[in-house]
Amino acid sequence: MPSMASRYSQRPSGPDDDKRRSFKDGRRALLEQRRSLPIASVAEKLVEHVKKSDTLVVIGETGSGKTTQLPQFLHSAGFCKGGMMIGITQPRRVAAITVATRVAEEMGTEVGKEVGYSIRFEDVTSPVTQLKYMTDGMLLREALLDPLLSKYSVIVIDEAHERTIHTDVLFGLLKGVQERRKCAGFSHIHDNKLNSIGQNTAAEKQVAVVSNGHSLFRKSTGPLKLVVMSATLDTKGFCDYFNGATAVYVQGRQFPVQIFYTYTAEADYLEAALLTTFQIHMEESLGDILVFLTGQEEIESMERLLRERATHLPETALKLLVVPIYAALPSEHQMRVFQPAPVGARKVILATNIAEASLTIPGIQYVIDPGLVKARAYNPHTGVESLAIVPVSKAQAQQRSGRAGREAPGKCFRLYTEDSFAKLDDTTVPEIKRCNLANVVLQLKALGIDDVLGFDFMDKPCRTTIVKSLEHLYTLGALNDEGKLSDPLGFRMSRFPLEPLYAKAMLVSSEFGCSKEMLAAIAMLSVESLFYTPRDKIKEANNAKKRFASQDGDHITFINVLRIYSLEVDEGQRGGDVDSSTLDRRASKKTEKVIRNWCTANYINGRSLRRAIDIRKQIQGHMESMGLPIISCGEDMLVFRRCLAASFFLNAARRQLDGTYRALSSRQTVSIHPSSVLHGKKPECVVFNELVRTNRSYIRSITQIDSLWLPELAPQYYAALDLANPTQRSLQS
DNA sequence: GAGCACTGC
Repeated sequence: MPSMASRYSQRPSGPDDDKRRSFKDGRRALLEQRRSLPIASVAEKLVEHVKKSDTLVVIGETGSGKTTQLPQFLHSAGFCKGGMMIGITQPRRVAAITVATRVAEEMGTEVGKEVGYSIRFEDVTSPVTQLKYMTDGMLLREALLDPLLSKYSVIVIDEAHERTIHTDVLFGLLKGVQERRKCAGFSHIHDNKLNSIGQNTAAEKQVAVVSNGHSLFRKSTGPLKLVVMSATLDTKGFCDYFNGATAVYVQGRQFPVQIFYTYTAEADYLEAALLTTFQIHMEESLGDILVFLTGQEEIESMERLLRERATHLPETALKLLVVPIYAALPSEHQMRVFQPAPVGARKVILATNIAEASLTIPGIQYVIDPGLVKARAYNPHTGVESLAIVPVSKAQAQQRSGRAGREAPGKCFRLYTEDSFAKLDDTTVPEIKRCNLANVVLQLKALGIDDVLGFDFMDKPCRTTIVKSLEHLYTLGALNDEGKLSDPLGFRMSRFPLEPLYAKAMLVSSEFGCSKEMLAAIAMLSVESLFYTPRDKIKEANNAKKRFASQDGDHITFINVLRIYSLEVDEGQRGGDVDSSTLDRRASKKTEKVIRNWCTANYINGRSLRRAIDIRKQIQGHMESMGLPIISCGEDMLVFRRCLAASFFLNAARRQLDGTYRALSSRQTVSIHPSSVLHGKKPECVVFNELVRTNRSYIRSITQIDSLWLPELAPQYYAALDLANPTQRSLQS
């Protein structure tokens, strides 16, 4: 092996190194700890800025204390007077929970009292809550019910640099709310008034009606203050977008991380990562290694290679413990990264992007970064989403190297040259420019924003993407001829926390009399990696799946999983219906074990199943609140399949003479994915829920239908042409 | 007969 010095040039200084050397703070009183945070010295300045301007941009690095402290400063400064709240958004659920818990402790209260959090399936707030931490998506849902966000005096958007799709929509939305709340004194809640500002949404009307129950007038909630907190230095972008807002910098507290680059480009980054791992292992002092890879498959092969080559290590060398982590891995296996390496061993963690920001693994001293990431891309012309391996951005590379400096000074080995680093994009392309926007457009319409193309996006998505989404929503009937949200269809669809197509399917199913079955199918379609197939047990896993399989297809197979789970695990305690929260409450350790064993024996990912059960319960709640009945079609699966055809007619495919399939709306040639129960069964006509592009185009989540159902159930889309002839064009354009 | 980064409602 070449020596470390020959493989890497060391960069003497840079943005990752100039972070202040932290001190060991030991166990001090909470208050003292708070006072010692870098942000404490600028507390007054921050409060003054929020008081005098509409929007403040706070740039703070890791460890500045901005997330926990700033809301408390604002609270002390009186921003919660008169029953108003401060809302703080986070991109992830865990962050909302952990930060709220920490702040509650600092304020000497319990979570759910003055400090609370609100995330999907879990609202831990009460009427006395003043600081509310929540996911960004949750605030968007709240805006549907209260478009002026009248309960909030301040909204803090944290981790704004991550630019989640929800954060980006909130940006434009909150700017609008600020404008509308500027009217001082009393505001007249009336349809005319609402019309005049173009925000006459059904939800707002409801609010008005409720308010009108007492008075025609409602006290104005005063101006809405906005604080945008970000870690990157894209200050200008944020400040320009928020009408020249001031930016305040807050120093972070991180240990320095030395950055190394290769002298030449690496032809094979896996091999380079492998070599570097062993070099660190042989030459560097104790401390765990974190390697960023692009996906499960890559992690699995790297794992094999490392184990194999580790056997050639000298007898006297430290042992090397290899631990993989990625989102689809069942939680039992994920937990292994948090266990400290045994004495006499060094841990190597092979991770996807999950270790970049979503979870923090203790003990990391070395980071190996090949500089690549698997990212979603969207082609608005074909409507196909795909995943591709692309170079990371500079900001991402910095975030990755930072993972080595959480507890002590660390080192980061970038498997590319310093020149290549210089050529990387500064920041990652925001998600809103990389995916299908059907749901975003539906939500905007429901918020009363009719001119979606003219919406004030910080980064405008491609025009074609928006137009495609509008067309899609029109086809589904969510929009009327004027492009406005239809009533009740579009309005109801916007209430479901689902993709528009799935929301429509729920509504269609209540007419077909199979909403109970559709509820189960949609819940299962909403979770990923339900079946767990470890590489060394593919046969066993496939056999286990057979007991759930339906010859009609994957949708009924999904329903069978839930059915059999209820029968065998829940034992019909609640009449065959279960939800995981009631399970949690009453589950003794023993029941938990029964559930876990059942999942393991059936090669099912317990986390995914639990989530599907939660989603089912939530969607059922929405159905009931709309007065839509939950009806079962019993054993008559023909009804259910016809309902699938009526709902997913846009995703129909027919077998061609050569055995491949032709997607009827996009005219693409596709194949049935081998993970489908219909693979190899050669059905003549199917509906599908996913089109994934890898080496070929595959359709997944498929159910067999009769091709004659299409012109019958979707006459507006399919003409009653000669569907029996596969070569004939069967779609009207 | 194959492979799906990560979030979120």
